[in-house]
Amino acid sequence: MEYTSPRAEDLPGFFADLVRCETRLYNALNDRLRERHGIVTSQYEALRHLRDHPGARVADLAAEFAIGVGATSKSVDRLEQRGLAVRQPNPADRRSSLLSLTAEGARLADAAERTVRDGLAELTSGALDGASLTAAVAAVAALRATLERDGAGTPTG
Amino acid sequence: MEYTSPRAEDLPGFFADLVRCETRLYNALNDRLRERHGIVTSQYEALRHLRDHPGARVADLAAEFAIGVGATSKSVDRLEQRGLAVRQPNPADRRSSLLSLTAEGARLADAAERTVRDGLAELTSGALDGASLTAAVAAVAALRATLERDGAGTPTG
DNA sequence: CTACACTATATGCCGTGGAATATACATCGC
DNA sequence: GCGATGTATATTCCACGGCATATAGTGTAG
Repeated sequence: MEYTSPRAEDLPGFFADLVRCETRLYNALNDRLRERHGIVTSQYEALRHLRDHPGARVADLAAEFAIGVGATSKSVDRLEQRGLAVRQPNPADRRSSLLSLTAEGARLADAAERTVRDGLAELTSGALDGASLTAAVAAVAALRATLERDGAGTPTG
Repeated sequence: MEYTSPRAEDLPGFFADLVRCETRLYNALNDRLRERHGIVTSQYEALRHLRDHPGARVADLAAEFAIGVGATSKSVDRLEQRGLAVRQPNPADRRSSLLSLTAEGARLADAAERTVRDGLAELTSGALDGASLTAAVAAVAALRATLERDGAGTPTG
């Protein structure tokens, strides 16, 4: 059987499967994170990024998650109100703030990441053998890199 | 180097990549679909499902997309208002309606699917070689099947 | 056949994101 | 230094989904 690349006809189905996986994983993690830590998945992701990139600005978060800066600003408002993150003045540019986690935010980021790790291990167990999952991990990482390089799906504002 | 299955430590990163891919693909397709057909990706998905499963009920759509029935009902309202779908009385159960596409809805489903197919081909070109994408397609399909079998991430209402 | 429990959908309120706009600041050219 | 232009973020308005509740219909035990 000869083929060049995956058939274009398969792509809509692939996209549907991808969205279904993302939705269900996101929902399931939402439930666990809300119950155990009082946050939702989007907040966990913001905490994780700020933990790994202290000093990031609002625009950096927006670029990372491919969402708008307005939504990002409001999301940071909520983290700040809950005492998980702080905006510090940027000495190099007073238009922007440097974001970082509070001690509590850092603790929560670590705890939430453990919840996510364990939750995903449970949710995906039995779905894929080791080789398949390794391939999937690599494929998704490569696809992400391409999309980011091309600026695909970067929101307007 | 020996490993059994993908390390649990890799799962948060895998999840992050998966969500990033989904977000950017969803955004990019949104732009194309809105410009060319005046619909967004969620509506394209509903049209595609109704085309392939005529007579589906609101609850069937909700289960397919792992979203709430309230949201699904409102989504069907919008499709109906735009003349793309109709609710017909269910002779076997008067609480529910059987959903189907209008002729215009069916045309739009096909046209939108071509847009999605071409858009995805363009967006993913160069990201993965044939074998990688084939592996990714299979992995995502398997993961979806497992999540659905376990009812993972099925919303409350 | 009637009361009761259950199911399918619809509706209202709230939180959140998208898009456009406003505001403050930075930067460049002069 | 000053004005014009661009940039970073905040704010506003609107659309959509989650969740709780309401409504209508089903089915079943007695």
